[in-house]
This record gives sequence, C-alpha cells and structure tokens, in this order.
Amino acid sequence: MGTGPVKRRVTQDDVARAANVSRSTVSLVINGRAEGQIPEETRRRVLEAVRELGYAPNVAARMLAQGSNRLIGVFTYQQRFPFETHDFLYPFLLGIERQAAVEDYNLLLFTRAPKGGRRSVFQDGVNVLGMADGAVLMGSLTDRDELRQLVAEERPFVYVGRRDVPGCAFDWVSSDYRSGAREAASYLLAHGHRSICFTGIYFTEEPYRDRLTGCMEAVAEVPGAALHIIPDHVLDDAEAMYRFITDRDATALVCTGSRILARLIERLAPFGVAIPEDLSVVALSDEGGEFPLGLQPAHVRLNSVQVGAEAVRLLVERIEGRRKEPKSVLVPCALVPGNTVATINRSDHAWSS
Amino acid sequence: MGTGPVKRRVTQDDVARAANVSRSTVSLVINGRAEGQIPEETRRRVLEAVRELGYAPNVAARMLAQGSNRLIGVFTYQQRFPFETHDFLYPFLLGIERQAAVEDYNLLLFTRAPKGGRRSVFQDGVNVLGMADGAVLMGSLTDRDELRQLVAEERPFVYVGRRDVPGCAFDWVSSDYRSGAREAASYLLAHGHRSICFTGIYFTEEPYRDRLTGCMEAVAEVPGAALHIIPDHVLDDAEAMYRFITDRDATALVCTGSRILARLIERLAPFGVAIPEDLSVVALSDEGGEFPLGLQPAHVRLNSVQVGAEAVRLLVERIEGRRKEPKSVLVPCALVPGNTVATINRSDHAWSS
DNA sequence: CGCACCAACTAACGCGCGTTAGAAAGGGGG
DNA sequence: CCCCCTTTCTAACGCGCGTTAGTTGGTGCG
Repeated sequence: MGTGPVKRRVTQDDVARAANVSRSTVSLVINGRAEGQIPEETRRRVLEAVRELGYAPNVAARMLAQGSNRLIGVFTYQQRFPFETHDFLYPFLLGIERQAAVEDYNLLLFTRAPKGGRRSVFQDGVNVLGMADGAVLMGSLTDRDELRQLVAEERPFVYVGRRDVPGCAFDWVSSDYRSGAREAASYLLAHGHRSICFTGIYFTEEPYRDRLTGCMEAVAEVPGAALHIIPDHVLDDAEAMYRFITDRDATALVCTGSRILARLIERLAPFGVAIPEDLSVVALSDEGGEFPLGLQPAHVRLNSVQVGAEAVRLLVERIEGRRKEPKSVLVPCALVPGNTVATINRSDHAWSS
Repeated sequence: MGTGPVKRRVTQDDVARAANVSRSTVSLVINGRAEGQIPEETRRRVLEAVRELGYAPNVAARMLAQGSNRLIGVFTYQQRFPFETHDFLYPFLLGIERQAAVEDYNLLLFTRAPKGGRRSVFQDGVNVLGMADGAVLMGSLTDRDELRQLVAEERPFVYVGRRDVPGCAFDWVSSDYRSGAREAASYLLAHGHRSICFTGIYFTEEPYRDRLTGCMEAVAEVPGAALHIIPDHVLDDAEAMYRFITDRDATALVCTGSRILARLIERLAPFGVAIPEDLSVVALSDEGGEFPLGLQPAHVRLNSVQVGAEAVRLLVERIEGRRKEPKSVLVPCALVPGNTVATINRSDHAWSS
C-alpha cells in the first residue's frame, strides 16, 4: 500500500509562484493559448520557470479537467502483450507505434492484467481506457457485449480487425482478407489447380471467416474446382494430413499464416511431398518468412503494419473531432509470387493420376 | 480543439442520491472501507444503486485523488522506438513489459518525437517523464548533462545499461558484459586459440567498453595470447577483413552481436573461410540466431529480457518508497556452447602454419 | 470629465474521487 | 438532567488542471 512518498511533484502553482504570475497564466502559456493573450515577455518567464522547476503536467488531472492528453491507449485481448515477434498481433503494434509518432501522440499500453479471469477493458467495473484520449483494441474478443458497452460509453476507440456486432457501429480497420484470399485461390486456379486445401482456425471470428469466404468465392467461379477445409485436429497429425491431401487429389494449399505454412512443410517432408512439384502453396501473411531449401513462399501480403497505422489515423480523426460517423477501412492486400506455386500437370503428378 | 464529446457518466453523486446517502458513504462502500463504519443494510442499498445505475469509477479522478497513476514511462534515446525486432533494444522492452504486468503498472511509451533535433526527455522545456510515476530510460545518450539534470529533479528513473556519470548516482541495470566477454574469450583460450579478433563499435559507451575490457582481461591472463580489435571500417570491407584476420594468424573471433556475426560469416564465406575449422566464433547476444549450414553459434547469453524486467523491479521499489539509495544491478550472462568453436590444431590450420 | 475600449491578467469553478474531522443520533450511567 | 461513548453518517478539503467570467490599469475619444 506504500503511498509513494515521492517528492511532491511540481505543479502549475509552483511555476506560477516562481514566475510571479497566476496559475491561470501558466496554464494558458503551457497550452499554447497565449496568442494575443499573454505578451512574449511573460510567456518567456513562465517557460523559464517551467524548465527550472522541472514541471510536467499531470496526466490524470489533465484528463479529469478536460479529457485530453495526447495519449493513445492500446489494449489487447490477448493474454500477454503482443511484443513477441511470433505473435500475430505484433505487426499491428509496429504500425500503431509508427503512426502515433507521426500524429504526435504518446502510447499508453494497458499491460495491467486482471487478477485471474479473461482480459477485459472493464477491470473491477472500471473502464481502464479512461486514462487515454482514445484507444486501439485488438485481439480475439469472446464477449461481444463488451463492445456494446464500450460503444455506449462513447469514448473513441478503433478495433483492429473487422468485428461485426449487430446494432452497434464503431470504427475498425482490417486487412482485406476476403479479397486477399480470393486472389490467393485465383492464383492457384490460374495455374491449373482444381483441388485446393485450406487451413484456418478460429472460424468464429470475422477475419478468419473472411479468409474462407474469399477462397470459396474464387473456387465457386471455376467449374470443377473444389475447396477442402482441413479440420484443426488434422493439422496436428502429420499422417492424417498427408492422407487428407492425397485422398482428395489436392495439388494446392492455402495457408492462413506463414508459421503454419512452415510447420506444414516440415511435417509433410517425411512423406516425400515436394514443394511445389507435389504441392503448391500460398500463404496469407505479412512476410514470406524464412524457409529452408531456398523456398520463397508465394503469399498475399496482409500489410498488417499499415493496418495498425490506419487504426491510429482513424482514432485521431475521431479524437480530434474531425469525424463523427463510424468508419471502417479495408487495407488492400498484395499478391507476392514466390517459387512455391507450380503449374499443374496432372498426368505426371504424384498422386493425381 | 474538439473537446471529447464523452457522454456524461454516472458519478458517485448520482449513486448517493439514488441510495439516499452522502457521496462519502458511497465512496467508503465502494472502496471496501465499510468495515465497522457502515452497517450492512446501508452497504447493500448503495451497492444496489451502483448496479442499477451502472456506475463505474473514473480512472483519472481516482488516480488524481490518490496521487499515483500506476504508470511507468519508457523513454528511448534512439530515433525510433525499439519495436523492431532487429533493434538491439527490443529485448529490453520485452522484459519491461513483462515485469510491468507483474507489478501491475501500465506502460507509457514516449513516442512523441521532438520537432527536429535529437531526442530528449525535455520537450518544450517540459520533462515528459513527469507524466509517469517513474521511468525506464535506454539507448545511447550523447548528452550526459541530461542525466545530471534528471537526477536533480529527483524523479525516479532507471537506466538500462551502465552509465557512469561522475558525481551523479542513479539506478541502472545492465548485463554483466565484462564478465560475459571474459568468459567468451576464456572459452576460446581454453580451446587453444591464441590470436583472437574482436569486433565492437561505439566504444564511448560503457556497455561496449565493458565488452572489450572483459576480453582483454581474459587474454592478459594467458601468456602468448593476443587480442586484435577489428576497426569499424574494416568490418564493411570483406577482403580487408579477410586480410586482417589472416595477417594476424587469428583463429577465433568474438562478436558483439549475433547479427554482426551473421554478416561476417556471410562475407567471409566467399574466401573459403569455414566455421569453425578455419575460424572459431563466439557471439555476445541474446539468442543464437538463425544460421545456415546448421551452425549454432556459441554465444554468451546476455539475458537482456531479464535486464528489462530487473529495471522495472528497481523502479517500482523506488516509486513505492521501499528504497531510497541508488542501486545498480549486473545481470549475469551464461555461456551457451554451440558448434562454432573448434579446438585449434595449428599444424593443420589453413593460415596458421 | 465621462465613457468606451483594450491589453493583460486573475479568481473561481468544476472535473470525480479519497479521505478525515467531526456532526448527529442514540444509549446508558450517574 | 448532564456527561460521555458509540455508531452512523456527512461536510468539506484537496488532488492538478482547463476554462471563463471578470477585474485592473491604462489609453483614446468625444
């Protein structure tokens, strides 16, 4: 409970005394509202006192008084904060940071965890986002009512990743997973593939559903083409997966991430599956990733960094009152051809006779 | 300036009116100080009103009232924030985040950049660190007076990386680069190497000087052993480097980072330098890194993540008044043998006849 | 002289809450 | 009836700040 015996902080009052003006004057100068109000000479005196005493505004007080801090909150529904590179949220954070710097905002990372349960913006019934001007939310959120509640509080926020909550409109930014996935599948179809596998998890969340939808759309346009969804439990069993693929005469695979892709390749290798001769693969990911054997995975670049940046841009628009209506942004993806897709020739293909 | 159109929220006053008690009573009940103060019946009435009106405390007000905002500032003297994985500050940030969660503090990242000049804690004459309860500083700082000024302000802070400012004591945490480097060199010496190269940059900063010092200490203990510092400009020129090494009959190399090591190996390969047959290498780094040819670099693990965590621990001690005296911590390193160090046999070595 | 006006400031309020001195009510003993 | 104690509650301050109505002292104009 040790209430910090931190030396009493320097306040505007202290500055005012030192500069021999009133506190209001100090506030005016500090907030740049000195134009035509306070003459240069006074301004200088105040600023000097500020620097001499080492004054710094109190975040809480500022927030309380008028609600702005130039602080952007970042909240993640993941257990831990997505600093780890291998976390799929990491590139978003990268973009958020970059754009925050551009927009001249500081970042408030809500690392404080709840005692035991799942992460929530409401801790002990308190909306922790309250310390920031607005917040970027991300990660997979199980309880949609939380979003409703959040909207009701009318504090600006942007969700990274499309989230569809009926009767509840808010800002979000997402990669255009659907178009991206469609493009990936089309690319494979254009190379002659007709039986394509698809890996994907968390189908309850929009971004994952969108990936599937995109693929299905592309496949539906080509007569005789089929898409096969690899069930989760199969992904963990190398042999089951090999069976799954060969049983369906599949010659291609769309992967939702480059890490999954790496695992798949690794696991299929013992069965003599060569990429791309036996199996063509396209990933949906931010980067190609590093692969053995000189493989440069064909992939649809998701531009997650840009998504994070866009989220901040939207948020700042809202915070600064330049926009009132909810808005959503789809960041386009880009196909990056690698060397993991081959033109199919069914006559001499290993398992498609 | 768009004042946030945040909807007026339910306050304790509202609850008090509804429960027909005073606001203080509400506060007491909510903060659990009702023991022996407020009878059960009243307590129940208040809590009911709370839940009925959907009251939620205002974080900012709460922080303001009790004087701490449970905020740890993070400031870096690097141009950009070390989110990028390849940034050498990145692991520190990882540790900081982790420990902040443990200590139940949020993180305030000072991403706001100065208009043009070099980064400084003082922006517009305001010490931005004041917004947090305390701060962790890192990165290479050119202006040591800034640290003096900071100490004078008596605001809690911890520097990541040893910084030696005469007549100015403050908290810092660092990997024990010196012992680590000594261990690296000793390891090579124990394998029979007598002519060892050393790469290192930024010698003006303590952590880099310490690396060199450690190596020199180890070499000095073995008669006939020599340490050769590779000048910066040589590092960029593959052929010059090859010459540098062979001219000195060097059979081993101590590298300050695993990325540098990767570059070196890559550049020496065209000259037919085999690792570890021709050249043994030890890196000072957090991880071995990913290398081709199945190389697992021998390295001295710096435990930077732990350094970051330790910094936060120190800081919180100070913030919460559990410690008054300056304190510094050296986090021990650990030698991780890989497969990049060979026992030297000068008779059949390529260039050491 | 009287009035209007301006520049340069300040007093004072309110943001929502934690905290504490102390008021009010009730009860019991002398 | 007075005094004192306990229980139950409240008034009021302060946290640090943004904002606005208003005050002060001076100048110009009729």
